[in-house]
Amino acid sequence: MSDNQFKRGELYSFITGAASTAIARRLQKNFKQHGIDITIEQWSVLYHLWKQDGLSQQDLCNATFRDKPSITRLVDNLEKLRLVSRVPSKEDRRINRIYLSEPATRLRDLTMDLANQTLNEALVGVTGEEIETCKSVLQRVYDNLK
Amino acid sequence: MSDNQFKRGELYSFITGAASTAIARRLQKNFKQHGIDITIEQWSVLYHLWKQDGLSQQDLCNATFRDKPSITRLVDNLEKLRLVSRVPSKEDRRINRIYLSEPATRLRDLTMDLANQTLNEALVGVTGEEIETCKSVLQRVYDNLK
DNA sequence: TTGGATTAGTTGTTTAACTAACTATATGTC
DNA sequence: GACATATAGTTAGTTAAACAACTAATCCAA
Repeated sequence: MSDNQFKRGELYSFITGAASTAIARRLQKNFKQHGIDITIEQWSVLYHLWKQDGLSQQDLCNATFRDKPSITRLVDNLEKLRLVSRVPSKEDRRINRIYLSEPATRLRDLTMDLANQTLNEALVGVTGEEIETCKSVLQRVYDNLK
Repeated sequence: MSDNQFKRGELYSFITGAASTAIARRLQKNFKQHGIDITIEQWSVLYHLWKQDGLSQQDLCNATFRDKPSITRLVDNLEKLRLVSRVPSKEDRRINRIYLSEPATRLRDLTMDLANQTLNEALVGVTGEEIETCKSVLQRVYDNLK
């Protein structure tokens, strides 16, 4: 490395993910203040089911960047909360399809509004162009390593 | 919000931190392959002690964006590994100063090299300018919310 | 058709994060 | 000096992440 582009510590935030942690924490707090008792991780699963209900656990792994045991346990906890249910697929009996309950469907609009508000708060003073650059960089970082 | 700058889901990766998670996971794997048996979280504490030895636990909270219980337990585990030791401050007996052991000091160069390599891998195809933008955005996001 | 490889999901174990409630020391004000 | 307040750190409890090892169903190829 003749000219080390990435000096020590400079990119520490890439490794720690401090910014995304801060957003997640704030969103969690906003949920709590509105009496919504789910974790951000649980919300992130519901989020993808709101886009498309009946995904398999493997689909949820891909969508949320989590491994299979993590999804197994998140679905366990969402089932305990009666927000989703596992339905074994008839076509392929290895597969569980995950379906939203009616209460989960009702959570959608409020939590989406809170998520948008939180992102707007987080991105005060950031231009649309900067956001695009940032998203693109994060995507390439992810692709480089996955 | 007449023109919602941040459409639903567009910035989802900011919340999930998929990119930083991927970097952390890769770095962890690289550590393992070199027989270095510490977690990324433990490394992130050592990292700040390498910059300045003898920080208090509160200093480490601020530096690593973690809360106090998290640091208590990370220091517990680092003590078990004989990588650091707690030394109660004489001036203020509420404070523990955390000092690196000799083996911890020896981990420094190798792990730093691996971290730099990992970041270089992660940032293939990303220009220096894009990195600067990204860092700056992540910093502002963090500052907006902290 | 059978036997190996792949895929979907679960379980066990360790480490870590967050909240809340706690102890102990220090500070500052009347 | 005494009391309220703030600061540093710990403990307890729940949830989640990463890894390894596992079961069960499916696919595929000889």
